[in-house]
Amino acid sequence: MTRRGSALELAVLGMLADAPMHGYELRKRLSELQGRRLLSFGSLYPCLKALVKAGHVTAETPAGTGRRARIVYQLTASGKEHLADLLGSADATAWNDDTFDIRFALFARTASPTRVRILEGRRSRLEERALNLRTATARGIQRMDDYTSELQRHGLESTEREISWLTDLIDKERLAQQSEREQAAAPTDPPSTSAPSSENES
Amino acid sequence: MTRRGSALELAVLGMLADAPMHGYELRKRLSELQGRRLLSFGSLYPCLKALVKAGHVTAETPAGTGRRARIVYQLTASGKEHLADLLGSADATAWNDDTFDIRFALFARTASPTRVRILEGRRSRLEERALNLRTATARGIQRMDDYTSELQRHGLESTEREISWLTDLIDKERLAQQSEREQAAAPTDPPSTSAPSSENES
DNA sequence: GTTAGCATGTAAGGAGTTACATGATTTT
DNA sequence: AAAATCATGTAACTCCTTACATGCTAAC
Repeated sequence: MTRRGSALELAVLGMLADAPMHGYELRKRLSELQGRRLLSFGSLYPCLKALVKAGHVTAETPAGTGRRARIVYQLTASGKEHLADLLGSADATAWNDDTFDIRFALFARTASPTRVRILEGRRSRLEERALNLRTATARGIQRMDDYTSELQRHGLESTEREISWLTDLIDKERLAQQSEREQAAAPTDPPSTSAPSSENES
Repeated sequence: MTRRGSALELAVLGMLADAPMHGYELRKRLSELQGRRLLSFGSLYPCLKALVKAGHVTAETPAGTGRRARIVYQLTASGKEHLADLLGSADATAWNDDTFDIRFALFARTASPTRVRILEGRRSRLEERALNLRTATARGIQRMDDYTSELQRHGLESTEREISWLTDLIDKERLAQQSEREQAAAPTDPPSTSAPSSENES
């Protein structure tokens, strides 16, 4: 049950939750999600096969459509459950460079508190990276050539930019949560202003 | 000869070209180059071992220094040659997301025409990605939720920013090449005014 | 009727991680 | 002397890619 999910497995389940598809198209959609280069078939098909074996998707071959096999993959109930399970978790893998993008792309199916946890986790990872870059720059002033320091400068700038992107998203998410709560609780309740903007855990 | 060079191998050779070092420190420097998280020992030591076996580095244990083994790795003549060889090449791997950073960090040891080729290769890869993102956005207007389109928007913005960073670097590199050529050719030659007056430099 | 492109798959291997194992040195 | 940190190393495993192999359909 809920066996470990690689980023790819999650991505496939997420795509199939939108609509049943055959592998070739799945690959196209997957790579246009980000600008990423095409996923190899050597990854995709074994992954689909494993999902079928696990009972998370069914592989149907529509009869007599012409056009060769074109196996259409579709989520099962168990697959939907598994996907919901994966989307509910917010462990460190969710803000791991390679996984974050797909997690974000599936935010529409993710609960708001989980969204916030993922965004914050990602942000704190990037903050750690920014710190590393700053101390490296400070420490290495003497022994660094222009290109190395330019690389670090640019890396720091990109990182900081992404941090502020995340901060905006987190704020928006919080606001949306709050107005939702207000609507649910009491339409005339004034906002309590106390939200203490906690640290993020390491 | 000059057997295949993974990004890691190149990085290690590049670091050791600066100064002999032991593995533990190598790891630290390697990861502060970018903000990357620490390279695992399970990668580093086998790589060093392979380089020793290939004759590109020597592993010396300075006697009686205290402090346990602390094997100091140092480039051999063959290693320097191999490094020069790797730095001279500008094949597609040089602008592969994961390799570009280390290639860039070693630009001080790279010939200027090679630098330009790498920067251009990287840029054209990013342009391809930007194109993919734009067409995906245009095509998917109907069936995309807010988060997916926000991801693509942000990805496109970052990509465009990096493209213009690269463009600036390419221009600078070209200008430097040109003034070098002018100096070599005729010291009294007036500047030909054709210089396309790139964006303002930082 | 042969080439080009769609579509699915398998086998081998590369590159790196985690987890484990060991030992020396410094700190508490 | 126990604990933390420095330092090196190995084994198993994951995830993905490349290269190969197959067959069907559409176009020339």
